[in-house]
Amino acid sequence: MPSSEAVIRRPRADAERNRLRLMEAAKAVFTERGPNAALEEIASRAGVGIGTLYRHFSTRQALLAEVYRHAFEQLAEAAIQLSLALPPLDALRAWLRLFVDYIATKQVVLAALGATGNAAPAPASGPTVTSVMTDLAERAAAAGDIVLNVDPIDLLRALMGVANVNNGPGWQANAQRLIDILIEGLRPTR
Amino acid sequence: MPSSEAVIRRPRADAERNRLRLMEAAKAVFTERGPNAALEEIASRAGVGIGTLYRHFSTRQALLAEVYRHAFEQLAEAAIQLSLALPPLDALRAWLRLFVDYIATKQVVLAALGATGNAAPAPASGPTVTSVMTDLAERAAAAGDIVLNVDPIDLLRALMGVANVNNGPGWQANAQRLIDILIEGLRPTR
DNA sequence: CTATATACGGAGGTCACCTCCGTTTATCAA
DNA sequence: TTGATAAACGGAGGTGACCTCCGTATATAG
Repeated sequence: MPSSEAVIRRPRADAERNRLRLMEAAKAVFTERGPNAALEEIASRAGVGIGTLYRHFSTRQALLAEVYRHAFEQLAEAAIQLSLALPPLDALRAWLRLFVDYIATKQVVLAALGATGNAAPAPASGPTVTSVMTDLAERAAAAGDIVLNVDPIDLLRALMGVANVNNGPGWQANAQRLIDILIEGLRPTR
Repeated sequence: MPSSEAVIRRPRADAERNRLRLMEAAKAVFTERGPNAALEEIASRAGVGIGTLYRHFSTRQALLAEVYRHAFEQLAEAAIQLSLALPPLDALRAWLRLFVDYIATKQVVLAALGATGNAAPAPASGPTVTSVMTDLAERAAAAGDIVLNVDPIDLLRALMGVANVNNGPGWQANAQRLIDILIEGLRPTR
């Protein structure tokens, strides 16, 4: 007989397989068609019914978050490496450059970032883009390199603002320049 | 008989009336429901058919642009006044503050700004938000107060980035702070 | 008053979203 | 192996928004 606690079975093999297929299909379709791609196209390209898609990912956001979680985690990883290798201010600057490169290749992320309100879907555990950015900024502040009188995340938002829509070539260079302007603007007055 | 040139009649009175009604309804509905409000609600609130809406404004963008044109023009006006009354850098800073206030009350504009690629729908004639911002920035640069090594419009984009989505209270204060950071960051190194 | 260019309206085709539930299937215990 | 059963599937179909098309209505000019 079943114990008073719900019996835990490991998920069915087909379920797991379909989840993977969906994520692959989603990645391809989002890249091709942008973050508003039709979910039904994703489902059919994955070879499953639309119902299955919704069972696994109850909202578009949830799907986007899963698809880009790896990328987010890499970005967070990089921050740790940079922190170890460089002085605080340089680490911050270098990471912001990565961030811009990142949104350059995955514009889709903007949607994921935007709608959650948080700067990233929280991975099961471990650092988020938000926490990493905050950390880098606070280190630089502690070192006396900058004065932190804004929410660090707003700096990311500013960069995303420049990336957003501005599809004209050169937006990326402009965003990179903005990094330096922002950092210069945060310098303590001497 | 008709001349070889098309005969120009002034628009029918009902057409003009409906256009006005549509714009009023649109303003109300956009304010209430955001920039993705159903166009059919706008039409019905204006007491006209959906076909009439589309005849007057062929896209959502066109409608948004018309509805907010007055506001844009005021913003452009203000720039002129500030230019006359204040030294270049102060004028720039003051105008950016207005810009933030502006997107605070009319978040809807973000959509209008975004999708056109330009920072504003061009009024029939006269200055646009883009031209005004560029002008203010160039004056400040000419006075030697700032070094202009980005597209001035990108500064607006950065501010919009902070405004965007960030509905948590306090975003407006953060955006105002960002203005100072940006300006400080543009200062010539001395 | 009439002719006609102009404007109106909304029915209906299209498309995407999302839910619901009858059917299928993987898993487990016997 | 073989049921029994929980888990998962799939897609039909309701909903809502977009936008076009064209038969009908009407303001205007002469």
